[in-house]
Amino acid sequence: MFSKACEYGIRASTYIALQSLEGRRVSLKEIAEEIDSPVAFTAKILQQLSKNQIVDSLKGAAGGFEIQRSGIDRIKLSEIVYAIDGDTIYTGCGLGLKKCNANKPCPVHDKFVQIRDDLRYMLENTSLYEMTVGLEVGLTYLKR
Amino acid sequence: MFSKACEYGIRASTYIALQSLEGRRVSLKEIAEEIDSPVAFTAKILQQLSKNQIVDSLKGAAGGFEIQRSGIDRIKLSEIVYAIDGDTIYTGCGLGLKKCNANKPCPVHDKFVQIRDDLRYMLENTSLYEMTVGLEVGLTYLKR
DNA sequence: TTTAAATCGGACAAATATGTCCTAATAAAA
DNA sequence: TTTTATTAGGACATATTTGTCCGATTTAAA
Ligand code: FES
Ligand code: FES
Repeated sequence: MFSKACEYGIRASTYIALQSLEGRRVSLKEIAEEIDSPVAFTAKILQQLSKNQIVDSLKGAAGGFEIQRSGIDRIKLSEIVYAIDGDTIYTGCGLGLKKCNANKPCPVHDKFVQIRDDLRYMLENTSLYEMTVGLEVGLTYLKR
Repeated sequence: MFSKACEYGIRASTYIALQSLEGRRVSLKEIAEEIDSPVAFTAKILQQLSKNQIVDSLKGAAGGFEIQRSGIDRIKLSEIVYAIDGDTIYTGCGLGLKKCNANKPCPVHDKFVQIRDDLRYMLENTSLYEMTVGLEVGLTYLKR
């Protein structure tokens, strides 16, 4: 569904949001540990998320990553997915034709578009805050 | 969503089904041309589909690929996807945890499972025959 | 029986995604 | 001012996916 990079990106953003809610800024090392991802690779992804203004990064000792409270409420999963995987998930054809196109649809177009739109709706309506809710109380997990 | 191999596999199977309905056996070359796919790569995929009894292959001059009428009605997209991409689409976690697991769910589990099950239902209930219906009358396309 | 047209299957090649390493830049603390 | 802890970014390495090539095998037709 999503690339590994995107999966790590969502998990990382969610962990940063969770800690930011407690007022804690977190380091790359801690993030990678808590979401069980390769450290250096996660660094690249966080750079990308920082450039796309999804997370804030601070260099130097006592630096790290954080997300403003306003961001935690505002940022939706769709923005993270878009920053890392682009829009292929929305514009791509299920059978791999150049672009999805209702005027010259592939045989699964109608059915595929329904599912894709459900996915889109879900991503566009799930905020980082919502992602953190179950984590605090141990109902959901970012690693196993 | 699906791998390239899987996309080619579905397009190829659909084209073979379409021609088989007319009693025509088709060659690799013709298939690749009609679905706009790399010939040699398509050959590998057809081998896999043949081993999984999704298409019938006949060697030698006047050989080629075909699907029995009974198969065209019986074979669902889910079988093609399974033969090529396996079951990751059904068992995988949306955020990349080792396996999707309702007992230790990731933060998107509930929403993701809904969409995944819709996709599964769609694949399990779309037959090759259904795929060919729009093609004959120019309502749908396998290439552009 | 020979030739031609086709799939099969293994080895190879290229492209992309995933992941690592090292140095530079930055900023707080000693 | 020096040291230490951190992110930034480029170059490199590895794994996976995608794609190619070619000889072997099969079968129908000449
Ligand atoms: S054309 Fe294939 S999904 Fe729209
Ligand atoms: S655990 Fe992540 S989708 Fe089920």
